Amino acid sequence: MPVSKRQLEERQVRQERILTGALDVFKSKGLEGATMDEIATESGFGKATLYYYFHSKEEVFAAILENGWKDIWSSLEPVIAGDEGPRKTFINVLLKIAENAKNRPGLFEFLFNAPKVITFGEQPWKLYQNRMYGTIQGLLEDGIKVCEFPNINPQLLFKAMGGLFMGLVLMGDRKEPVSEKDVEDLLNQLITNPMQK
Amino acid sequence: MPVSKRQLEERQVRQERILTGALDVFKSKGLEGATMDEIATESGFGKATLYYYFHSKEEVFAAILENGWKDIWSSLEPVIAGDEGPRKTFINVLLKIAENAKNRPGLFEFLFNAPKVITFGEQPWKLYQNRMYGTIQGLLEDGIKVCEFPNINPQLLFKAMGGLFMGLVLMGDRKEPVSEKDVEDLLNQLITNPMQK
DNA sequence: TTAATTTTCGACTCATCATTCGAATATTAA
DNA sequence: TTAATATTCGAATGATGAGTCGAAAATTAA
Repeated sequence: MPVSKRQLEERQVRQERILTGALDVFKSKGLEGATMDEIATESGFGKATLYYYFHSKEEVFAAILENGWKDIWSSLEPVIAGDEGPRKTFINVLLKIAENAKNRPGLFEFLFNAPKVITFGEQPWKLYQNRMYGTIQGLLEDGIKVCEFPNINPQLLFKAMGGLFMGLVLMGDRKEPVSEKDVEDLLNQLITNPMQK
Repeated sequence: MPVSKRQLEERQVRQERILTGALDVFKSKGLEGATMDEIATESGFGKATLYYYFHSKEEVFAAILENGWKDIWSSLEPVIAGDEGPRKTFINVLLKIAENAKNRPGLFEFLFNAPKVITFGEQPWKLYQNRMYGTIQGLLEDGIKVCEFPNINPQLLFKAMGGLFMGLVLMGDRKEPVSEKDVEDLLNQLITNPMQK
C-alpha cells in the first residue's frame, strides 16, 4: 500500500501551489525570465523540492498549460451542450471564454501566448485546445450554412473571430477590461446577419 | 576627418547584414533561443565583430524593432496623406500593413510578438508604433463621428480591429496566407456601415 | 519506540551564453 | 612606404541558471 488517498490529495495541492507560484513569476518576469529559484521562493518551497514534484522546468510549463486548457474546455461543455443554434451558441462560447479570462487573467494570457514562445515535444494540452478550436470552427460552419453569419470562407471567419477576440481580451494596456456587455454588443454589431435585414 | 561618407555607408550595410542574420536566427530559434554565436555565424562575422557594431544583444533587438517600425510607418505616410475619408483610409492602411507583412513575414511577426517577451529600458521604436496606433485610432474616431463605422466605443473598436487584423495575418499555420482581397472583403462585410442601408 | 517511507532543502555541478581582451589584419592618409 | 586608424576575430572571463546530491526532518506503520 504505497500511498493513502489523503497523501495523494496533499501532493496534488502542493503541485498546484507550485504551479500558481510559477504563473505569478511568469507574469512579472516573462516566460524566459522566470527561473526555478524564483518559482521556488514564490511558491514557498526549496528549489530541490520542485524537482521532487516535477521532472523539469518544461514539465511545470506543460502542467500549467494542460490544467488551464482542461479547465476552459470543461467550462465550455455545458454551453455547447445547451444547443441553441450556431450563432447564439457561438456568442455564448465567446462570453464563457471571456469569463474565464476575467477570472484568471494571468493564466489566460499565458495559455495563449506561451505556445508561441516555447515548443516542447509533448503537448498534452493541445488535445483540449483542439477540441475548443474545432468546436468553434464547427459552429461557424453551421452558422454560415444556415445563414446566421455572413457568407465568408469559414477558415477566414475563424481566424478573424479568433483574432478579434484576442484583441478584445488581451490587447492594450489592460486599463479597462472589456465587459461582457461590450463583447456581446460588439459581436452583434459586427457579425451582422446578412439574411435578416 | 574621422570617417568618409562611403565608410559610414559600408558600416550601415554591415549593420543591416547583422540585423538580417539576427532576424533569421530568431525565426528558427525563437527570441530567447537565439545566441550571439549563432547570429554571428548566420551573418558571416566573428562574434566579437558583432560587439564592434552593437553594444549588446539588446541593442540588436532594439535596432531590428526600430528599423522595422520606422519602415512600416514610412510606407503608411503616403496612404494617410492621400486623404480619402476615414473608412477608405482605414482600409487602405490595413491593406498597406498587410502588404508589409506579406513582403517580410519574419520581420512582421517579430515586430508584433517581441515586445511582449522582452522589455528594455529604452524603446525607441515605440515612437513609430505609437504614431501608427494613434493614426488608426484617429481614423476610427473620425469614421464613427461621420457614421462610416458602426457606432461603438472607439477604444473597443480599435482593440477589435487590431486583434482581427493580427488574427488574419499572424494566426494559424500560415498555410494559406490571407490575400488582400480577402482582407478587403472581410472588412467590408464586418464593418457594415450602419447608416448606409 | 523503531524502522521504513515520504518530503524537504541548501550546496554543488556543469553547461550555456553574453561580454571582453588582446592581438592580428586591412584600409586610409601622409 | 609608413604610421595611424578601422575592422576582424578566436580565445578567455564571468555570470547565470537548470538540474543533482546527500543528508536531514517529518510522517507513517509496525
